[in-house]
Amino acid sequence: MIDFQRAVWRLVGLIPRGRVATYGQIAGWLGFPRRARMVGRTLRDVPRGVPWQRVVNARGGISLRAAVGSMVTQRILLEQEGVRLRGGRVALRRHGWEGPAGKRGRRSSTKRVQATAKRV
DNA sequence: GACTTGACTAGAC
DNA sequence: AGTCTAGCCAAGT
Repeated sequence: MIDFQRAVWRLVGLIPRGRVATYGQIAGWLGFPRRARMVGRTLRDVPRGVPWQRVVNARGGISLRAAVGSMVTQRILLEQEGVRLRGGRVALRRHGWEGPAGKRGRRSSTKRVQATAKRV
């Protein structure tokens, strides 16, 4: 899809402060369950203003290569928002976003997050 | 146009 | 719990 890129940016922009989403979740919510890599690639050219730091891998870890040095940046940004990283990863059970569907009602459950990001 | 390279992941050992 | 493998697919060589 041509708008995949913009869709990703828009969705990432909806992630609430203090929460995080995984690459796989974002891809899935957009209707492309197996394009987690594309999400990451898209975030590489993310526009200013989009909270890219709220996107982490399935284990709640930061996937940036050390070469970029942004790995540290992402951690700092997240901690400034109140998202702590224990052992290099975020506790998705607690900070994982329920997804855009959460805006329309569903509460109380982070099982959706668990589904994509097991072993928390 | 073939081949490599990832801001990924689920599943199999 | 650590590694490997197979899908994934846009970009860069």
